[in-house]
Amino acid sequence: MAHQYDLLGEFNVALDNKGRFRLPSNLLKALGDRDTLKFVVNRGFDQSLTLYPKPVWDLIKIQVDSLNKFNRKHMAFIRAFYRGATELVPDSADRLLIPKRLLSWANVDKSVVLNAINDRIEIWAEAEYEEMLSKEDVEDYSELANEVLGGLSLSELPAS
Amino acid sequence: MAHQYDLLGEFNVALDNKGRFRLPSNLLKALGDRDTLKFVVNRGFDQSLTLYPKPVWDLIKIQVDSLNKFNRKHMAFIRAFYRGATELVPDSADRLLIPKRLLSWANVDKSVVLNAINDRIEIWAEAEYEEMLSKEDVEDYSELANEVLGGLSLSELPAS
DNA sequence: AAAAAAAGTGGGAAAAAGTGGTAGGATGTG
DNA sequence: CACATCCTACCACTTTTTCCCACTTTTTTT
Repeated sequence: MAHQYDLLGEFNVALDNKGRFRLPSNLLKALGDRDTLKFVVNRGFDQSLTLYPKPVWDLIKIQVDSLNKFNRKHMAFIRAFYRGATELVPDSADRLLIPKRLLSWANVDKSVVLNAINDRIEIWAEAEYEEMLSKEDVEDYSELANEVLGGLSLSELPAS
Repeated sequence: MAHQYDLLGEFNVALDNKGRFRLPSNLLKALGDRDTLKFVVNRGFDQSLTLYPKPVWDLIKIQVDSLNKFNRKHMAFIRAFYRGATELVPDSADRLLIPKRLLSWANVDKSVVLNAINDRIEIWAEAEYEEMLSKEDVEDYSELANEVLGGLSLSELPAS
């Protein structure tokens, strides 16, 4: 794989009056060379936005584009995947300007929570994020946990 | 397995005015080489935080990252697993700085209780810890013991 | 087409947060 | 009891972040 990311961390960042925010320095370090840094943002699950480093996006895009566009279901997925996707380039001060349409879709006002997950970064309105965290027990993950983490010894199960 | 931990002990540690605390020397000894020591901290059970030695975290993470991130349920599981996870590196005096977001989520003020459990360390606000200890009743334990330890002779435990 | 408004870009100073170190008190041990 | 270690509370320094302001470009309006 050309690019390997290991993004991690949860950050509270403020938007300035133009709707920009600075990428936290921890993430910048993990993202590699600043001069060639590009992203694609997208609508994600649960009213959050997803920010992909360009190389990650490209990889996913290849897979999505290979779907059969004459299959109605596939075509619907392709549309959902692309909906709102926008390429972003950090400015000279490592700030990102997220399109207003996406911000308002995600109910973002003055600040956001960045939630880094391996190779991508979720962008949440604070209120939405808190709500997501608090409804942990709405879904039952036990089956999934078994499936995914089953092979590991009991003592290694994550707290969830 | 590459890393085997045997962490044990309950410690009361104070936070300095920057929110840092020193790792007790007992734990440091059990954690191995100080120069390569890294952790990941996470939201855990019952308003407590969980501190994983990096190798422990990595092991679990590999499994979780293999899930399909375009499946809503899987993605929700991934989030439930990450829950604000942040990498921590002890400073030159073996202190850890826990992100404020996590501290306030766990209702931590000036001091914490560290509860070492095998390969991970729980971080509690003192008040939460006392409350947890007092409200865990015997019924819960007996049920859980049955589930987890099944055949073992725990039948002496008081019935519900 | 000119003027006005909005959106986008760049930069910098002040404030906040993070890092490193040390001194002194507490604790434990031989 | 003396010594060593561990822990805590500070202090000083560096880096990062936040909050502005000013300028350019694009879009809209008249």
